[in-house]
Parts: sequence; structure tokens; C-alpha cells
Amino acid sequence: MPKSSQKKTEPCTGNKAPGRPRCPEAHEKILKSAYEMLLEVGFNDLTIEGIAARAGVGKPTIYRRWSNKARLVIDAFLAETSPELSFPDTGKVKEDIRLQMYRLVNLMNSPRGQVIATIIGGGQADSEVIDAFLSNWLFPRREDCSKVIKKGMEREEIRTDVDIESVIDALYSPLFYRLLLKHGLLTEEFVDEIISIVMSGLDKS
Amino acid sequence: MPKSSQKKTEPCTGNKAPGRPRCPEAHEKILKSAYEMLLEVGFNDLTIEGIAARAGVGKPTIYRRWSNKARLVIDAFLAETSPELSFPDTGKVKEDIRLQMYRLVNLMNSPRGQVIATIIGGGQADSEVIDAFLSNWLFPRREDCSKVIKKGMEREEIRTDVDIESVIDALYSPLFYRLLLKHGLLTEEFVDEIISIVMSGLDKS
Amino acid sequence: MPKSSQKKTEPCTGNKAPGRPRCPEAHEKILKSAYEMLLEVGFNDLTIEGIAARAGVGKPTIYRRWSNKARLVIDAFLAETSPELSFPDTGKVKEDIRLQMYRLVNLMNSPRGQVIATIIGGGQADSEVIDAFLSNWLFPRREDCSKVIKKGMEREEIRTDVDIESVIDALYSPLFYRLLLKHGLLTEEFVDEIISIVMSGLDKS
Amino acid sequence: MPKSSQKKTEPCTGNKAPGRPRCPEAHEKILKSAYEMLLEVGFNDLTIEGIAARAGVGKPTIYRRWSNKARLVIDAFLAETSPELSFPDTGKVKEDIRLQMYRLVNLMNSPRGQVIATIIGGGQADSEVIDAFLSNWLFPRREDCSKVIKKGMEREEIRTDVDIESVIDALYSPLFYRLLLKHGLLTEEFVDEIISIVMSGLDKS
DNA sequence: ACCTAAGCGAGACGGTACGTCAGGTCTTTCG
DNA sequence: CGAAAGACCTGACGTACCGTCTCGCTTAGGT
Repeated sequence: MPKSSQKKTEPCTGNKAPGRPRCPEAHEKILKSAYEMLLEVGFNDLTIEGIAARAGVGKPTIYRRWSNKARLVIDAFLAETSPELSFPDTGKVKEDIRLQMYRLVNLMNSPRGQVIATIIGGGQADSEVIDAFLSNWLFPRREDCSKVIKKGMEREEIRTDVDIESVIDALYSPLFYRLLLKHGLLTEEFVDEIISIVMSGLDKS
Repeated sequence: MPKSSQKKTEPCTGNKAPGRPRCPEAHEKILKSAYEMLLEVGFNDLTIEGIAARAGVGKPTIYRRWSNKARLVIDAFLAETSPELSFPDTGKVKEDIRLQMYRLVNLMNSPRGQVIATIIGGGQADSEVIDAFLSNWLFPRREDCSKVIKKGMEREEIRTDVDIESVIDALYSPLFYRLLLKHGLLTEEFVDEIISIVMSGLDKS
Repeated sequence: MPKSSQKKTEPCTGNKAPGRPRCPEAHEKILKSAYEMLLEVGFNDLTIEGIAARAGVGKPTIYRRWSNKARLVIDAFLAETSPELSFPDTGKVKEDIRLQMYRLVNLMNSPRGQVIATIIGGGQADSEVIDAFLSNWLFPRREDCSKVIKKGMEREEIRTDVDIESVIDALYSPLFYRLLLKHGLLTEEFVDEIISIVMSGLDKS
Repeated sequence: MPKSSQKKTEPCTGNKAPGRPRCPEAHEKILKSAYEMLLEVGFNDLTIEGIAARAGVGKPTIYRRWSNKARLVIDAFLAETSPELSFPDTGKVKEDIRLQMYRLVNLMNSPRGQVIATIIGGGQADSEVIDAFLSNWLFPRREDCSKVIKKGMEREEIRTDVDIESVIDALYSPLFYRLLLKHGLLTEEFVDEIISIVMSGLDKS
């Protein structure tokens, strides 16, 4: 977890906090401003100065809580995207995955899809951003997916002699590929096509 | 003003540009400097000022030719990566693709792989960069790949009822995915795994 | 005389001029543009580039004729202000001077007064400008004034034991002073006052 | 002014400005550098970049305090030239003025005279410079002079039916005239001559 | 009737300085 | 005593002109 949580919780375990307490309103205003600007201008054109101005706080107030733009963005954006990408449970693995991929495609086609793209883009210059994206966003979803696939293996719907990580890569990477390179549309038909290609070789049959 | 009008229009109705032509040596020096600095410091820490200084040219000479850093990088980097990614011709489609994917993985693991990553990353804030990456780099290679797959279809090595574009996406996107997200290694084993998953469903059998 | 005249006349004194002669229309267009822009933006904000653009000529065409902005301005402005500042001949020295000073005040209150001010101002950074202003503009008028004063001395209207140069300075410097420092209005009443102060001590009485 | 007002007023219901105070050393270093460079290269060739470099500060630190070169020069030069131009008190008005004019001529012949000239020159393109020169430099000295003349009038040394402003102009403008146009030397003899011309008509006799 | 030298408009050249922006740090005052 | 505010220095931005230098041409006198 980023430093902000630690700093906030540690002194509070003792029942007195020395010095002036951090203004909780500032915290919220900063996150709100950062999130809004992220949607408006993307990760690269996001500036600490701009966030500070919009939130009506000083720059050090931001730097004190988040050591850099990446960590702030993580708190502002990544830490709260969960529920809409959950997996359904239809009883059939391929359908569970298909429906969740539909949801992901839907998200990618929304403004927030562009935010994800700019975060991954910005992360190419800052490994911390990528690391945070992985641990706060991607890995939880991959873990969910992994569970679904394992369930399918247990049900003997799909082969068990494949590397699950690679399967997940094969399924999801085309979506990110098109999100980032924009050489083709992100449609449900494309999802169907990818599932067809990837899963047809995994059928237990 | 009989003279000036004549002078201005007459020669320009002809075929050439008026004024001093742009110095081709400056062009080369700039591209060379940009390419070297790209490898040394990456896309984000690249500065026009630094390139100008290293190339021994003035900043306006750069801005006169490329409107921003992105376009310069495209010319500096993308215009010369071709030959090492050609497809072999072993007679077996799957092997042709496998070997070329090995080459791509090899490239991605070199410093130039990081340059590609930063270009795609930078492109998230500038669609022109992505467009240039597509037309100057990606599409030519996809076209090559497409030909190989079609050849395989003619030879009846693989099924003909699939969308070639989606197949290419399924094959290559995992490599870019790992290049950009760094959640897994880009190894030849990973290539084998992807080919196994994707191609096993495409076998004409 | 500025270099342009020399260049133009010298080869012509020799009976051969090799090469294409300089286009006289360009000369006129440049001077006209320079004069207009001088009125519009003043000496300091005058740019060779702007003059060239307005005149529809190339920069080298200007630099070929005038080595710097100062020399161009001299030709564009100073070489043609003469007639309106001539001295009348009323028979009374004090009146001749008074009327001519009225004319000068009138000129100084026109846009061209500001041009003179910016030329003197710009000349503080370029002694050539001042020198040209002196020889092309100021000295001819001082010479005229000197003749008028000498005539007054001969007529025994004024004392002969004073330094004429100092008298001219005493008479005219207040006008330039107010032109440049703008701490007081340049009116005919002010002229009267100065003449009263300076000439009252010079009366032959 | 969204941020500053809100934030500034809320916690600062107290009396002082929040934030780090402006470094007074930087202030001094900038003024010192500007003054030195003014002596070396004059107003026109003075650059903010050069001042910043010599003072060892960043350009924004200068721009934060002075909106343009003119205002900086005013502070750097004009705000501190007073004492050497004070009037003596010999008991005789003409002598008081003569001695002070000697001092002014002496100043004008020093490097600082050239600085004054370039400031007046530069002021022709920027009325703020002239205004500042008037209020910070010229008017205080004119006021001193005015007092001396009035004293002379009370003592019945000189006539009382003349406009004091015009007298001051008549006395001092020749010095500035020669300072700026350089058509004659600024000597004590010249001062004597001017005083002779101007004051001879003012004698109470 | 050709040379050939100098002119032409156009515009790129290497530079310098501009005034701005954002970065990340430091210092004061206030709660 | 630490949070908040804002000035600090740095460094790069992209622009405007500088004065010079090719370009491909035109012009006209001297061979």
C-alpha cells in the first residue's frame, strides 16, 4: 500500500497525534481533482501543479502524501474500479469469460478506457506506475480469471495441460493490444473471435 | 510591381520549392543524435534541446522539420528497424511464425524494445505517434505475417474459416502485452506456449 | 552619406557596372515599408524581417543595401524631413526663430515626433544612429539657425559676445528634453517662454 | 484567483503572508548584477538571462519580482543616485546652481551617465521606464532646484515673473541634450556658458 | 548571341534571448 | 510539532529575429 495509508494509520493507533492533523478534506479534494483531470487530459498531461490548483491546496500537501504522480494516480483511479469487472457464474467457463470480457471491452470503450491506456503509456517511463497498475488493477482480475479457469479444469470443461498464465495472456492481451494501438475496433464480435481462436484449442474433447 | 509578381508566381508554378533547400546533413545529424539519445535516456527524458546540442544545430532547425518530439522519434527510430524481423521460409507455416516471433522477442528484450515501449507509451497522449507507429512499423509486419498465414491456408496447413487479423492479434498481442506490462518474461518458451494455444485450434485436422 | 549611395554611385562613376543592377523599385518599397512601420511600432520594435515581409522582398536584398537597421532608418526617415523646418525671413531674428520653433514643436507633436524620439532613443545603443541623426538631420538645421543668428548679430539685434553653439543648444534643447522625457507639454507657449528666457539676456540693449 | 484568495484568507485570518518569504539575498544579487551589467552593456543589450546567470538565480525568480526589464532597471539603478547631486548653499543662487550643475556634468561624464542615456533611450519604447525615471530620479532633483530658485526669488536675486519649470528646463535640458546627442562636450565651461545665457536675463537688476 | 557577374525572392541555417511552465525542495507561519 | 502555503532554483519548452548562406532564377553589359 502506498505511503499515505501508513502515515495516516500509524499515528492514529496511538490516541494522540502530535502536531497539526492532516486536513481530511484536502485528501478528498486532491483525489477528486486528480481523477477528474485524469479523465480530461490523460496521465501524461496531468500535472501536480494543476491538481494542486484545482484542489486549492499547495504542492507540498500533495507531495507529502504521495511521493509522485504515479502513486497519486493509483489512489485516485486504480483503487476503485473493481465491481463492474467481476466474473458471472453461468456454470459454463467459456460463457463466464466471454461475459466478463464483454464488460472489459465496454469499460475500455468508455473514457476510463483511455485513462487506463494513458496510465499504461505513462508507465513506460516509470516502472512504479506499471507495478502499481499490476498489483492494484491487473493482478486481482487475473486472479479472478485464474479461479474461473481452474474451476473449468475441475469441471473438465478445458484441458489441464496448459499454462494458465499464458492462457490468460492469450485471452486478454488482444484487448489491451487494440486499446493501446487502436488498429482495430474493440467489439463483442472481436471478443467472440478471440475466444473462438484461443478456446477452441483448449476444449476438452 | 510587375517584376515581383512574376517572379513569385512563375517559378513556383514550376515543380520546385523556392528558397534554400533544407540541409540534408542537418537532417541526418538530428536523426542520429535523437536515435542515440533515445537508446541512452529513453523517450521521456529525451529533450529537443539536448538533441539540438548534440547534433550541433539550432532548436528551430528541429522544430522546422518536426512539430514535436514524437514525430522526430518516429523518424529517428521507426524508419529503420525492418530487416531483422523478416519471416523465414521453412515450408511450414507454424515454424515460419515461430522463428519470426523469436526474432521479435529478441528485439523486445534489447534496448530497442524499451524504445518501442516508450513510443507506444508516448503515443497514448498523441494519436499521431500511434498512427505513425502503425503505418511505419506495425502494418508492414502484419502484412508479412498475413501473407505467411495465407500461404498456410493455401497449403491446407491451417483452417480457412478464421479472421486473419484476429489470428495475428492473438499471436502477437501477448508479446506486446508483456513488453508493456512486464508481468511476465518474454522468452522463447512463452512464444512456444502462445503458438501452442493459438495454433492448436487452427490446425487443419 | 550612407553606404548605399556610395555603392550605387561609385561603380557608376566608373563606366562599367557588371551584373544586374539593383532594382530601384525594391529600394522604394523597402524605404516605404520601413517608414510606415517606424510610425506604427517605433525604432525598437522595428524588425528587418517585418520590413522585408511588408515590402515583399527578401532579407538579403535589404542587408545588401543597408548594413543594419540604423542605416536603413536614416534613409527611410531622416533623408526627407527638410522643407517644413526652414526658417522664415521676417526681418526680425527673434521672430524668425520663434516661427521655426513653432514648426518644430508642431512636428514633434505629430507621429513623426515619436519617430525622432525612438531614433534618438535607439541611438543610445548605437552611436552610428546618433551620428547619422546629427549629420543628416540636426546639423543642417543648426547650420540654418546659426546663419539666422549671425544675421541678427550683423543687424546688431543681439549681442556678439556669446557662443552661437551654446545659444542654439539653449534654444532647442528644451524642446528635445520635453520630447524625450515627456514631463511637460510641447506648446507654442513653452516656445515663447524659452525664447523669453534665453533671448532676454542676448538683447543688444 | 480561485486558489490564492480562498486559501490565503482562510488560514491567514492572521496578519502575515503564508509561505516561504522571498529571499532577500536573491533580491540583492539580482539588483547588483543588473546594475553592473547596466554599466557594462547599457540598457538595450541588457538581458534577463544574463542577469539571472550572473546573479546565480533562475529567470522565474526575476520575473516573479519584476514584470519586465524596465522595472528591474528602475529598482537597480534609479532608486539610489541621490546624494551626489544635492545642492550646496553658498548664499548665492547662481553659484548654488552652477556647482550642482558641475556635479551633474561630472556624473554624466562617468559611466553612469551612459546608463542614464540608455535608460532614457530605452524609455522611448516603454513609457513606464520614462515615468519611473521621472518620478524616481528627475522630479526629486527638479524639486530641489525649484526650492533653490524660489529662495533666490525671496532674496530678490532673480526676477519673479518667470515660470520656474521653464527656467529649470532651460538650465538643465542642454546637459541632457549633449548627453544624448553627443554633438558637443559636457564641460564646466559649457555649464558656465548656459548659466550665463539663461541667468543673465533673469538677473534682478 | 553568348558569357558572366550581380541582382532577385525565398527560405533554411546556427544562434540568442524571450517569457512560461512544471518539477521537486526549502522555509516560514499557523493550528 | 507538523501541516500548509508559497517562494526557491533548475531546466526545458516553443517562438521570434538575428544576420548569413544557399537555391533557382533574371537581367544586362562586355566580349
